[in-house]
Amino acid sequence: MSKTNATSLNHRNLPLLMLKAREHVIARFRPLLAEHDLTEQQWRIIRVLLESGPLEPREIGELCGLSSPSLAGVLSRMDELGLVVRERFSTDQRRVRVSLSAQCRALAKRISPQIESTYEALEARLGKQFCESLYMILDELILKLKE
Amino acid sequence: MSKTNATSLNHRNLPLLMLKAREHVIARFRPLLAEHDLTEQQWRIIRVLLESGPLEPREIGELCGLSSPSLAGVLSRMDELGLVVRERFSTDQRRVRVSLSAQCRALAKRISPQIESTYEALEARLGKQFCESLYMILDELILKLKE
DNA sequence: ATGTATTCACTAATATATGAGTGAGTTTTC
DNA sequence: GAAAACTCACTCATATATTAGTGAATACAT
Repeated sequence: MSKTNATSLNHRNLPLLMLKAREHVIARFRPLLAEHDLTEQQWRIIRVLLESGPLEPREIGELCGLSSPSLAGVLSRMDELGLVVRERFSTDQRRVRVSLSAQCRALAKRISPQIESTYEALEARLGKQFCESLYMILDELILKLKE
Repeated sequence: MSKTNATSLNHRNLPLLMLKAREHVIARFRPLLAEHDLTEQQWRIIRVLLESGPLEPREIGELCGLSSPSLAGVLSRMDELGLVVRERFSTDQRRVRVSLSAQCRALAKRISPQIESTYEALEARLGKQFCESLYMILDELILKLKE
């Protein structure tokens, strides 16, 4: 007669748990990004463009977990700020190529070391072993739920 | 001369990885919630109120990972929809007690089994062992980053 | 008691998320 | 080669997130 809830929810709220976990992680980076007037989403895009070179919005959305409507606003603002350059393909007028401005690459160059040291502080606190398990289990989760 | 990026970011983007992982999970619940015209945040609040009984906004925010400004809007909408009832404490006019409406409890009763079976489908796909590891590592992450 | 600090829910402004939809541009089909 | 199907970036409306700040109410120290 103890666990007889009218509405028995036996499983913990997993999305909530993941949200909170992520919040604790991102909280370590937020002040750093704020110092440089970058939002989390902007930095995600900058990172991806740094690593992959110029991309199309659709690809950026896929890589950064940003929906098309979100992306439209973020990219438009980044354009205004001079962080990215957008140009239409001549071969296909629908498509757009997004690339980082020189100014933004310079900015990234300044920020990257600080990002790296934040990761190292994080790793020091969590333990290297733990971090590896974390990345592994997240990768596997995504793999298993894909399709 | 291979990994000599101008801006060397040696660590993978962990917040992004966690975001994507969470997105894959919540995607399994979203259609169900949408069927009942509930947002993810509303359901989070309903769950917490089901399990803990009436709470104050501050407590709900803590338990549901919702900031005070977000909460103001969500609760106000839930109030209009007749999902929750808000009443001021007579002993402390600043504080508010939020409780579920009877109608909402009935709704939760209908939804809960479907939520549960979604969890079971998820667990079947991921494996029980895997799920336990997942919960464990997320709990530990939060614990280690707390404070 | 009375001024001060604190707590609490809330507002304001801006950025992003979600779900639906649009039109221009390209590919496919017949 | 024209219509149909499709792709792409984008808009619109609404909900939520983030950061800063406000006023009313309570607690606390003098």
